[in-house]
Amino acid sequence: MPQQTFFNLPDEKRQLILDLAIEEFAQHDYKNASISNLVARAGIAKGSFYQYFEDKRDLYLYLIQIAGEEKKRFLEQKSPPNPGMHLFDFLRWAMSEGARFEFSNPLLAQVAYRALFSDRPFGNDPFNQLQDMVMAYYLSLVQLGKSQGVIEGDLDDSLVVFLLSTIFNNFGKFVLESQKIAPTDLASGSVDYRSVNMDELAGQLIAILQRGLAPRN
Amino acid sequence: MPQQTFFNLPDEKRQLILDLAIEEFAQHDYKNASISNLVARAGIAKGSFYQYFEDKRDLYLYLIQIAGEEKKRFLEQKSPPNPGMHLFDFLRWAMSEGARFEFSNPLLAQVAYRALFSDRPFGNDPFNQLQDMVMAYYLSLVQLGKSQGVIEGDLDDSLVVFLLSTIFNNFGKFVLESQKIAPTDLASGSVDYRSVNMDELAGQLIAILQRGLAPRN
DNA sequence: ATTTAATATGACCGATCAGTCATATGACTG
DNA sequence: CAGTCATATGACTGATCGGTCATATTAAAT
Repeated sequence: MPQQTFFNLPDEKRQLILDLAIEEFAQHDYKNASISNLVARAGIAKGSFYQYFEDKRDLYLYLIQIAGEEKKRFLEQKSPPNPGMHLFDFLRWAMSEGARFEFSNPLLAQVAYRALFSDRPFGNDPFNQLQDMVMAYYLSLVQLGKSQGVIEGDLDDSLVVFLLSTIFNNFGKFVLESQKIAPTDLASGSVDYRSVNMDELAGQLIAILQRGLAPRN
Repeated sequence: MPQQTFFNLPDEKRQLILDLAIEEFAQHDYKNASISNLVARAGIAKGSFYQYFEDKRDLYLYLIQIAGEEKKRFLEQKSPPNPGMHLFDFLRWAMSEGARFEFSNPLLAQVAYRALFSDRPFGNDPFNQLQDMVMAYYLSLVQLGKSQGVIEGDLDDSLVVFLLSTIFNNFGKFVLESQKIAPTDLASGSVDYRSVNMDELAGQLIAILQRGLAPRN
């Protein structure tokens, strides 16, 4: 956690430092993110940075924490799902809103994506625990689906967890990328990015999963 | 490409350098992979390395090329699929054999994985082209599926490409992880990958996709 | 034995990095 | 004013990096 000094800073300056830090850690992985570059861009002295943060790791973990809090805040501000909701209705909601979060906070989401799926600068301990919790949550969803009779019971639990988590983790990037360019659409020319509707895409994707996972008759 | 000097080396020494290089670039991304560390481990002088390779990039691109050639060789040595094969039979074959390649060449596969999906050290130009070609190939498969009547025609092409490519790109890592096999164990040859039954998992996954993508009645 | 060419070597260079610290600045207190 | 304390500063350190180069070694050819 940052030192008190950091929180005593004028809001504007503090936010500038955070914004530039998020940009730095979004563009580079932990080891390649440069504190020297950050302080130069923020217009503060190296020494000042180390009055605000214990070290590079301190800043990084703080950014991860912010990302988690921001996503939580974002999802809670949306109409949260009914606990008794059907599994695939919940998944559709989570997929849409998760992607919407990546749209509204692309850099912060990128920092979190790196931390969760690519970049493990400190051993495996701190983040693997989080990762295990996420996987356990997916597992509980799969088991819920089986008990609701909407997922075929013979399917391997961990395989379905893999399928769901992989799709969910990358759906946001897919929508983002399909907005900038449509690399796959070589045949029919460019796509009108304004027309991209992520509820429609999430709906199609969930429908595919729902049919694919449905119990066989 | 390496200099002729590199190919004049005794086979054993040349292979040692390549093996250690693959390990280095499997464990670290391009920028963090250390030539200093490589030459120290290989027991050669820094200057010798730069007689073999123009620079770090030269080695890296050579490794990527090797990875492509090895995978091609691996797949061709297996009974190749019938061109008229049903789409999902082909996908099942590609998924199983792709994962098997990751089992038999875990470090090389990791280098390639990084290059294709995480690490873009040189602009976007050289690898985005390759990536676009891969995506175009997936797109052709999707269109084949639609023409074969095994993929619902109303589904968004790029969405299905995303679904298939994401699952295929990560299936190998899932199988590796679900067997709780560390990549280092595989590299040491202590695991017989042929005993792992990934056909069952690939079969379940393809069945899910096949049902999910099937035309709606 | 002598010359020539190929290869091996590691000290060295400039750049960059995370992190430190003595010192300076400024703001508030008495 | 003087004294105190939080904050700001950037030159500096030691480490590591990719890459270079003059020199040494070895092998081949004459």
